Amino acid sequence: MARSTIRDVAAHAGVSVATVSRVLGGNYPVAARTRTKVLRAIEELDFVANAHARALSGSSSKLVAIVTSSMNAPFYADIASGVESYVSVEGRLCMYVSTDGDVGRELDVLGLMREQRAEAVILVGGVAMTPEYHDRMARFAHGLASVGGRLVLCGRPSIGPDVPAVVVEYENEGGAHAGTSHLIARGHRRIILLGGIPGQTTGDGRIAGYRRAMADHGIPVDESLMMPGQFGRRFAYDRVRERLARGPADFTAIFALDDILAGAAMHAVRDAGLRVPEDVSVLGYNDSEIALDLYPALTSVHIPVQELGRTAARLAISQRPGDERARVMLGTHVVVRDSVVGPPGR
Amino acid sequence: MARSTIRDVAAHAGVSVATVSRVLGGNYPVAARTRTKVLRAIEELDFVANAHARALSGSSSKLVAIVTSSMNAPFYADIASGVESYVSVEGRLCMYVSTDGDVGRELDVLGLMREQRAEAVILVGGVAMTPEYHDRMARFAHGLASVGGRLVLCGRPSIGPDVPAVVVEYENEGGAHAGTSHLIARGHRRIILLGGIPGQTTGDGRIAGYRRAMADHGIPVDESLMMPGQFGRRFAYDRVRERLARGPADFTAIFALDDILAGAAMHAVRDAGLRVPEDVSVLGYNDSEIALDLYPALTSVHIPVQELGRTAARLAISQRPGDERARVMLGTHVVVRDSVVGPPGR
DNA sequence: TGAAGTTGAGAAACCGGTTTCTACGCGCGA
DNA sequence: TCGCGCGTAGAAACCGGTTTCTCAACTTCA
Repeated sequence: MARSTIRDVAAHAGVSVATVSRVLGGNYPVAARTRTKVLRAIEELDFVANAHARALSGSSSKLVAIVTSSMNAPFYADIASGVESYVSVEGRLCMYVSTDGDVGRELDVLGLMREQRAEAVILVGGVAMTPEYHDRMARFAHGLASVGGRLVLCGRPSIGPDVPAVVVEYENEGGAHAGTSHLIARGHRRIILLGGIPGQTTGDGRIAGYRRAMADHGIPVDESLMMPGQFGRRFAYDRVRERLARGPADFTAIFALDDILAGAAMHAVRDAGLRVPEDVSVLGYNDSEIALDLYPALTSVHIPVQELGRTAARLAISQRPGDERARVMLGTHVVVRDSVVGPPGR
Repeated sequence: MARSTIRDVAAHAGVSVATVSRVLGGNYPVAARTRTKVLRAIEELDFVANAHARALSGSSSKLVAIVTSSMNAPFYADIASGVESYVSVEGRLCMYVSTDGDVGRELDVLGLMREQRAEAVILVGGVAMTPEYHDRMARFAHGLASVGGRLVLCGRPSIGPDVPAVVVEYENEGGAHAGTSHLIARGHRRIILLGGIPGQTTGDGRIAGYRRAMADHGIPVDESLMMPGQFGRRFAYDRVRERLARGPADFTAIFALDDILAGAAMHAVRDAGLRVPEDVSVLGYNDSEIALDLYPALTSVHIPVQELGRTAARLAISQRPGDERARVMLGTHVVVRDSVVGPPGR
């Protein structure tokens, strides 16, 4: 069964290629009898149009790309899922690519998307805001715009007013403020801040939110309770174990900057012979699915991931001209479950 | 900044389009001076080749698609990640699409991939082996083959010798046999089998493995301990709670057919006032990352997801002619952690 | 009955690359 | 000096669709 072209179909049906194309497109009047002939020929030859040829002449590729640093992380998976569901309903194809957090690979990927004449590229996740990054993004945004594409930044801050990019963010600083305030309201004063990468936008924002909440309540920050560094199970477990090995617990709560860290912290607390939440309360961030699976179920700062994805997708393929410079900020809030109670002795 | 074409570059550099194409391709000798001129012109015009035009003439689209029922599930995410990393190193683009488990949408997606002239389509996940499914897949496999593509089935059984598709599977029956045997070896006799969708290949295979292991050890299967139905946190929790509400535990272990179910089962056991693993041992399936986050860390049947993905990708873009009818079966094994001990009173 | 309007369909240009075929200039051996 | 091979580069065909332009046939109305 050889691949058949639109010319084969035309010959088989005894019409011209233009007519076949019109039947395919459905945007030009074709007599019912002719249409039937053409459709039968398509059926008999098992003809499928070539998307590349179509994109080449039609100039619209119907392709939206989403780029994250990792495909395994549930946080990114949820956003990608939101993007994909929206985009596919709109008749586009979604290309989900990851970069392993490698800057070189990110550049390669962006180049490929320009080659594909992607309708939009959605870039997801926190990042270090260096001048190099800024330059790179500005250049890419212009390059993409020059071939008719649009850049969408999702969960990372705007690049500047002169750059053609739309932005969907969520509250990092605000979410951490709300989370910390939640712990303070339950009576906690000595709260470990665990994880997050200093210098990256997400980590910095959350750390700032923690500090602001403490200041708002007039609680001085004990710098020895600040334990940033990275996102990672091992890191969180080791830091908490070390802290507890040095002597009796001098804190009553842990605010972990994502749910994986929170899970690891709970392990460490229990392996040290203490209970969660009776001896130590634990608060997570992201409110990913794992929050429900941990025991006790994890109280966590909720990020509206699905909405983040859908909003990014909507902005990506929106036709309205006003949207080009849009900037959307989504709110976060604390989802209360079982891992946070008052401090012991109250 | 208008989009520039290869003809603009040629004019700017004072050469022919053929020469520019040769510089781009790098597969034909071009004098060093000429190449330099062309490269400078490309730089100055910020030229990026159009992938569609290239695919149209070159006839190879360099595009591999992976299709799963959901993007959120860690199991699929891991496989997709394995595929993507392999495929991108080989210079291809990876298109990750999900169908929400909707058969109609799966058909749509497969049609789109044929339009894209995808080099390969990787279809992931268990499925109900109905005659309709068989027909549909056979037709699609032939259709894809007719435009030069290849169908790869990943984690679902072969479709028949007459269909051009390669298969990468993992041991469902064998893994469940190993898991059940592990529990029996620790002294368990009354083991709940929790979850899995009867009629789908993955669920059926695992249930068969359970039964065979019980038979091998001469233990009659108490049908009231068989609790299949679906995959889902809520389902697992409710079933275990109900069972424990009816009276004292008449089982000493739970074999959950995935790790999410195992997590939910542990919740139910504890909420009923029993301990894990002292009173009830719990065994999971998949060995997904969550197994490490649960407390106690979950003993689980390991599926080599990354290898599954990489193998699927390798078969998808392999050049060797012998591989067209390949069928690979990957092994599974039990990863021992802390959620399984002997039954109480031993 | 003839002029104007409407409907349906074909011919050909075009999208932006790759590749084949052709041709030119030059060094070299006969 | 002639003819041959080799290294470069250009002209043009081609990939498979879409779309514009053109035109024939059939209505409709005066």
